[in-house]
Amino acid sequence: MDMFNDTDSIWAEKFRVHGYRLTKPRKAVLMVLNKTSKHLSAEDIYLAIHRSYKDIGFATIYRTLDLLVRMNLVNRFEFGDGKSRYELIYERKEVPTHHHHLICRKCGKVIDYSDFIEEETKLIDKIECELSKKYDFEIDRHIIQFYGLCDECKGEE
Amino acid sequence: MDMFNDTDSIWAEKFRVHGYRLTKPRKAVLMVLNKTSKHLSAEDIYLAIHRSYKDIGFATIYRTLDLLVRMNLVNRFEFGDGKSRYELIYERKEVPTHHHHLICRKCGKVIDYSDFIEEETKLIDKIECELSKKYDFEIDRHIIQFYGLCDECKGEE
DNA sequence: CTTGCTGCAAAGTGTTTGCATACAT
DNA sequence: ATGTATGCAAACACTTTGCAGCAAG
Repeated sequence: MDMFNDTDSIWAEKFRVHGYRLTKPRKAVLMVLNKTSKHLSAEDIYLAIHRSYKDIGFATIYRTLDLLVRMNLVNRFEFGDGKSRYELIYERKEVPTHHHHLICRKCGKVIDYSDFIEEETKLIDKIECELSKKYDFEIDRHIIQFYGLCDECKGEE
Repeated sequence: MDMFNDTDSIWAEKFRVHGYRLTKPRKAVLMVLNKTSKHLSAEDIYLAIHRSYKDIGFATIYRTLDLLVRMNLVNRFEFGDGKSRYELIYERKEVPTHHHHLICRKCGKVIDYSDFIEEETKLIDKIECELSKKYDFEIDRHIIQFYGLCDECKGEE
């Protein structure tokens, strides 16, 4: 059962370079993240894998996610509900890769947006460049999040 | 012992308007947050208060912080180490209020910066305005965080 | 007075760790 | 072969909750 094809060689290669092993659970985590554009929690991922792979354990999910984050294949987000969320960085999906988040502080709903990314990128690039010089900091990612009330929660305040 | 003066009437007023009581523990939390420009965790705040107020309890700290966040007096941040951090929004301090964060993904160090805030504000305002229309979302705050490696951790990678 | 707030302790929740076993290379 | 990765269960760390007593308005 080879769930991986041509595109996966990117991942396979990354693993080889780092000296890590591309195991069944790790493939499964990548598959799940690759199949969705949602912000999955460790539990979401566990449940998705568990359907077809009963032996998967939570510890492996967490260890794999940490690894993927360290390898810069996955982004970790905190939306304020106590659990971390994960998103693939290099994706094969047809949705825009770079986006940011609108988070409802009442119901926790998260909306992805990728409007204004171009203008934003220009400014962020400049800021990134200057900040890394000023603070001698090697920046490799950024997050922008807007907090507020979504359409449904707005009225009830 | 009245730890509060003229400026505190702003807080007192806010509490009165909402119908909340300005109690000793709540004053203490505000005092601690007001005295520093650091990003304090619930435990930091507990310890600071505990020095002079032995009866303070963790539950109260957490409940107070939740309240202050809901009242928009305090911002809650997650820097990825599992604990929430808190910062006063309306401060009397001499440091710039609006700032963002550089977070070292290795040692967890957090650097505040307030460079480029003007240009940034212009763009963010515009984005905020358009997004709130497009997604029917009432935005009341945003966070921008850069992740990477600080000067000390850069070499070791 | 009255109702909201507090402190305590216990319970929850998400995440991490130790260790023997299994497996990728 | 050999050293890494896994699964399990127990341990952790942070946060939340229930409740009887306390205190702010």
